[in-house]
Amino acid sequence: MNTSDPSYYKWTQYIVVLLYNHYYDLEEEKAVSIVKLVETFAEEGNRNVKAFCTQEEIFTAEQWASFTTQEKHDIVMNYRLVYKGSGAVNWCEEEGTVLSNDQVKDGMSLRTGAAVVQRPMVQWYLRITAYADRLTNDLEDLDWSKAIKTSQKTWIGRSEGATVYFNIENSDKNIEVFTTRPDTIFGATYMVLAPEHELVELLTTKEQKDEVDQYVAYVKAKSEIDRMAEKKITGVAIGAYAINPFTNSRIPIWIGEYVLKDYGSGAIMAVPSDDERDMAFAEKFNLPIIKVVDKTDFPSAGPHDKVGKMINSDFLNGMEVIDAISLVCKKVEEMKIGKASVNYKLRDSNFSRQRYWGEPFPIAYDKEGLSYTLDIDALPLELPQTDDFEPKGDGRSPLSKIDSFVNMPNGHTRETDTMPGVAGSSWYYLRYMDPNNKDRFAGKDHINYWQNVDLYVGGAEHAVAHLLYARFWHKFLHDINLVPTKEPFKKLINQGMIQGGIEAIYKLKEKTNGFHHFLCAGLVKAKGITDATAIPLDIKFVEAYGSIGSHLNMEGINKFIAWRPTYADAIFECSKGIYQNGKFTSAKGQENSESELVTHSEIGKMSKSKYNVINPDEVVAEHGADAFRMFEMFLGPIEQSKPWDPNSIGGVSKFIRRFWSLFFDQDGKQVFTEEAATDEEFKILHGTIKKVTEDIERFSFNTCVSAFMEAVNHLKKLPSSKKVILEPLVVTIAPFAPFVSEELWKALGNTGSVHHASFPAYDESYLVENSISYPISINGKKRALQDFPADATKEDLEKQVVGLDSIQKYLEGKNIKKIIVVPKRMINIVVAG
RNA sequence: GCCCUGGUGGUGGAAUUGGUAGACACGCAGGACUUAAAAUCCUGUGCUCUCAGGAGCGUGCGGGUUCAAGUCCCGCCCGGGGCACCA
Repeated sequence: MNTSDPSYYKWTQYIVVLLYNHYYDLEEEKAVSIVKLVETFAEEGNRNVKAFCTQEEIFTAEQWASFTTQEKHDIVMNYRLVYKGSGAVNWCEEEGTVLSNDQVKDGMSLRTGAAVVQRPMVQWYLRITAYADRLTNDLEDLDWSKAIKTSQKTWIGRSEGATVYFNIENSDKNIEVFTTRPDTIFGATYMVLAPEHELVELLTTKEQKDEVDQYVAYVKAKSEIDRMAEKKITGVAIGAYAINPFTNSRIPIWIGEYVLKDYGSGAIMAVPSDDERDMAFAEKFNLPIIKVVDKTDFPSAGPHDKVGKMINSDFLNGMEVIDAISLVCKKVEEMKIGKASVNYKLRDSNFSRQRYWGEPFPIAYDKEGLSYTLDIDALPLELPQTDDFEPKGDGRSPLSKIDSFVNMPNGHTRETDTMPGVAGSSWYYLRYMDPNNKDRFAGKDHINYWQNVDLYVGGAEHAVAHLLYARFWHKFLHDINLVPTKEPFKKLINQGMIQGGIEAIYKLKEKTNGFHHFLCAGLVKAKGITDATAIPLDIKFVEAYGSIGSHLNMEGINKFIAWRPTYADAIFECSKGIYQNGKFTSAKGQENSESELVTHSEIGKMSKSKYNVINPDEVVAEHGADAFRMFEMFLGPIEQSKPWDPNSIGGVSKFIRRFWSLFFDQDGKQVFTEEAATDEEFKILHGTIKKVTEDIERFSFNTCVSAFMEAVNHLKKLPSSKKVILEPLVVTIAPFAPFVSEELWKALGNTGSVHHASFPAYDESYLVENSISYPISINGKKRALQDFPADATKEDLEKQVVGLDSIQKYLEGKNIKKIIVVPKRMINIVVAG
């Protein structure tokens, strides 16, 4: 199955059509058809519609009827689960294209080093925020690691509080704020808007205009990342005043970069007494601070802990914080200046890409430019053939250059954005249930039979992306009765990452004499250069990879240049000299030396973007697929990350050869016999089956492998090997070493596949011990080891143990206070004196 | 800063319910076979001391509970990952 195959993405497009044609109904708490919504609009307007949407204006049925087609289209777009909206993207002018966040670092493209700026762009979005509550609440019932659950929870970031509108002096406008602490409203002594807030321009007074313009320009010039990283306290008053609705006092309105335009309403009521950021701001700009919560009873509580008694707050005085919050919410609603509300950190997700490789949107535009979805019969809408995969340069995708694709016979035009990778990956597990179905994304019977995924193994890097989108899509499909389950993945295991060494070279941010300038890691450190960016490169170019001295020689630099032609004439400087345009100029005292550009090395994930992937094919070619597979399991617990260490794969390789040697000698002669097995042999076999059965259940594959090693070591010590032992052992080992076990299965005379043989059950009766070796401790310190019959009673053991020679010497002159016997485990003698 | 993890020999790791710490492997040392090498096999290998029998210490650090703690409790330290001015 391939998500980029039209027979698959037909159904991805189909689901997108469904998303486009549904909205989220907050009363029914599920997705409902847009057709129903439009009917309601025609009957009674949107007054009674409780939907998750960005439509704010209320209209009546009469108004709806009077709207133009375009107006109706725009209003409905505010409800759709897939909708068109505007947002900022990373724009690289030089490349004429949009870049993803991980292709950008320090405001420049990692591929070409060109500048990247934020630029608004109209794109498609998924209204995932509609499902925020359910995505949070339903985490409860999932058998997922706590780490993933908490990271989804914090990513969604639900917080409860209140929306309050503040009137503005001499203006009919008001400012909407969101606060989790409505109780502290008596302490709200000023307001802060995000510098990008739409009211800033309108409200700024003449006197403040210059200062405000300057500040807004300063903020715009900073990238989002810099703005967050610096955490500087900056801001400027805009000259206007708001009225605190509870104290009726005039409070100044400021703008400041610490208020984010995308969270809440992009404006806050600042309560310096109970928020560190507001406090820091107030102190810096000398704004009034009124203490409103008395926390003397809670000395260890921080400003955000909702404990304490209200003070300086009129009718709230003396109340507990929690009660004050609900009372203020009630009061605010009575006064019609706001309401209790919920906010999320989660944003709707950008669903557009301006790239060739992706599913085309099943969406077209009519002659008026209104969007509509294609009929299911018109799907799949296939990606058109082309040789030109470069983006158009104006920010549009390469598809926009293909007239035959863009222009439809009826004069309509097609959407030219493509979908991101998460589109196809959000539902593929459903297709696995019925991969060849031509009429449906998966047959109803199949889905009802398989339900959802019992065990999903995947990397933790998908914690908040893939795993959240898939849950969202699944819930949507559940809402419209296409899947019976609420969640896609019942149990989740995060396998650790096999890490690799990452090699990078430093590049100065500023060009030198117009040339890109690369520096040796040693020089960067020695000179204390901070104005350089580490650019990851292919580990194949690097000499002494994985060691401290990893570096690029001239050949390596040439390979690097061939790989990144932008840097063909760049300067490569190391302590030995300078390499440029194929010429090496050695530094003073370094004559006859060669370039040795030391690279920056660290351990990190293996990733295409870090160019440090170890090719499994090469490992398989050298050691075989079984050894590779078992080695990965043997490295350690599945959930743990560990660096790729090729040294110990030999141990697993050796084990497989030893296992083989139980069947055939070095000349390929069969060595196993049809003889009956001894109790000892059965004990080894059944002990191994038991251990492996139990360890598979708890996903402890590394200990399974060591159980096999122990079994083989043990069997090798015995004089002969028996078919009756080997046969079940081969089946047990088959999931771990599928190829070798298949061959040995055939060698034992079987005809079918070992992978169809049923997994052996173990027989406890072979595992019964006649005698048990007891460790004997004196005061908790192990002093001796002694065999006792397995059926010895507590009393027998207590009596016998004190008579042992090996124990006697420790007891001389001491009083035995107590003897603790844990049957089949250990004996501890407590003495005193 | 907040959240989640983890810390055990030279190394990767094992110890599932409080009950023999270091299974299994790598590495290292020694030996067998071999003209030699590879491969294979055997022995040893936590640290320190040692009269060679053993003794002491030992699971990041400091306390505690217990006959008994890698495991439970309290307080710290360090590494890895995620989120990060979220009002």
